[in-house]
Amino acid sequence: MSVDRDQVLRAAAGLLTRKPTASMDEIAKTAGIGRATLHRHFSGRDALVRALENHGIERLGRALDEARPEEGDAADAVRRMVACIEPVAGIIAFLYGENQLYEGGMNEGWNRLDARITGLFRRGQEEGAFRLDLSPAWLTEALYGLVASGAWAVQDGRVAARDISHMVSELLLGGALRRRMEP
Amino acid sequence: MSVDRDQVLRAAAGLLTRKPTASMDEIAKTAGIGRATLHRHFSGRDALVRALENHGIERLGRALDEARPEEGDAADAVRRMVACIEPVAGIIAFLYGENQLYEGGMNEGWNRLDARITGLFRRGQEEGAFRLDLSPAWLTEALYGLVASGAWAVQDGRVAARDISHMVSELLLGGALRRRMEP
DNA sequence: CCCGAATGAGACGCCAGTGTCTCATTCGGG
DNA sequence: CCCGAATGAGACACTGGCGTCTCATTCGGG
Repeated sequence: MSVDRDQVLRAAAGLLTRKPTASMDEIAKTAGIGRATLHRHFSGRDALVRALENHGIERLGRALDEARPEEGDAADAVRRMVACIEPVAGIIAFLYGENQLYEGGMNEGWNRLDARITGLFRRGQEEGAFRLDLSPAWLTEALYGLVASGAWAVQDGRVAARDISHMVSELLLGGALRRRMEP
Repeated sequence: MSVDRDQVLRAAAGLLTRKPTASMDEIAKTAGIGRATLHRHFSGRDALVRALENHGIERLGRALDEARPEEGDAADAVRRMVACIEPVAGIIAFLYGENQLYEGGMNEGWNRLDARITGLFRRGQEEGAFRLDLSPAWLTEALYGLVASGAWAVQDGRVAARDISHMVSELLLGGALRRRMEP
């Protein structure tokens, strides 16, 4: 019988990404368990959201580990990073939206991951690969925004799922302009 | 005495952008009126949000009129568009987030504006200014995402307000890479 | 100056969602 | 096979927010 905590978290993440206002009852139903059982594992909605944060942070952290943003050409590192992040895009979209809400500062784990991503963009600037007029903080912010936009666009069928990694990384790196046209 | 409906809408937009879950009471207080008066002007929360949508759509529409996206060089048109949109960024961020929520299709007026923006990107592609591997729909989506990210980043003090227009349009058009480095 | 319209404050009733509890049922290891 | 642990369904009280209403007050045009 024993409920798989991770499976519940994944179901909750999937639902809350699409519908941030879903009730505990809906979350329980989605996870295929009873509301009482949900409460036995997460003392309340806040606890669930916090666990979800940790779950997302852990998955994002593992994605970053896999992407190795500290290694090799910075642009390639960004491409790897986006590709590795993509499976977690839904959770990131949820957490990113959530972070706008709770004014009381973010999770420390999140800050650590944030610093890692910002570091990649800074490295790219120092190595001369990235332009200097776009700050690492803004590039990081833009990455989150694009990943979240991509997740939503895919969810609503406005963009094909298999294209999204390419769409995000190419736009982030190269922008909309055709290269030949530029000075 | 007579309450200024537009002033109320602007106050509500400002608050709801920062705190989408704000109660009717908070909205009324922020607008400097009583909750009863708020209910006299907007029959309920739904009506308020709908009015806010129309308000945002109208302002975005006027911003687009001012930007004249149909005229001149496509890249310059994008820059003009972002610059003109920037004062409405907060409202766009709110509506963009809201649109993820209400699954029941979007407002028609919004679709019209959306088509106008998508049309600019399509024109840019046809004129050879924009690359073809990023679809107009995705570029439009990315524009919303970047504008929203920018609004939040400014609100949280992570990016300076006066830089944001440049940050958004330059990233959207040129990406993070330094041009000289590219083939 | 005066009267009517609009406002602000507050009191309801109502409802959805939450958190807690109970109890019958089911699963699974010993 | 059997017993304990875990589950699901539901009842219950409680809370926050919503929408309606009343009433005293205030504003402003005639």
